[in-house]
Amino acid sequence: MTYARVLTALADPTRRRIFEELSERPQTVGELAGSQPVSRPAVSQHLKVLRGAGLVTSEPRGNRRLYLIKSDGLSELREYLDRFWTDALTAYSAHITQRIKDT
Amino acid sequence: MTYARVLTALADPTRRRIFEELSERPQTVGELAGSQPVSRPAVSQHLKVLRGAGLVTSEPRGNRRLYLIKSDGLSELREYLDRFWTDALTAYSAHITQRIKDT
DNA sequence: CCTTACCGTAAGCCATGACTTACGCACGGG
DNA sequence: CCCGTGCGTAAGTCATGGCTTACGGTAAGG
Repeated sequence: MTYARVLTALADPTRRRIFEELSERPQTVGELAGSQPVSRPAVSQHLKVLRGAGLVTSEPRGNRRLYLIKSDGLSELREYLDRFWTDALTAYSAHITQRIKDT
Repeated sequence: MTYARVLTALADPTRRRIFEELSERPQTVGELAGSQPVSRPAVSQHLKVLRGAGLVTSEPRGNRRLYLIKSDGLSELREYLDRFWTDALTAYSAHITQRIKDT
């Protein structure tokens, strides 16, 4: 059921940018806020959602906190999508061949 | 760039239910509205979003209109997720081994 | 220590979007 | 040929959520 959290987490553009930036290298909240057009608390809130979706983890780094991406959320979403993969292919190809037959 | 549309489309629970239901069998708007806790116009609006994301297609069936799922949106999202797959795995495993080494 | 930096949370504001009812249009059946 | 059915769109309402400023708490550094 957590694929729903992953979808809502990645649906927001800002959160997606944060996740993409973390995919290149682990970063602290301050670093992320510096490269994002939103305030630092906003980044914290987004990181909370990303963490709840299993997309990132954090680790204390002295006074700061280092965030890095995690594969759990991605695999969760991937599994969900795979449920439709065969259905979508067969349904759509059947539809195409049907339309070809009509001409 | 259309993976963004796919994410926002599947992020909504009602839209997800509609998509899941269409994955089992093609249906008309009225049929979908009958099995959903929202009104028929709401279903139409959701179908518009799903169509814009490349997740469904429609086909006239006399007086009605038959909707069925399409693989384009799914493959689009899948490609986007694959960009992070290796990064997430390596970053996270590196993080794990680091924590093991610390103990 | 005491101050400074870094972060998370709370409270409040505002825009986006999901839903409803009302309307207009096309197709088929009687 | 008209009436009913099925669908899409418009307009309006209301809640959700993303953003801000303000506050509190913890950890290093002088």
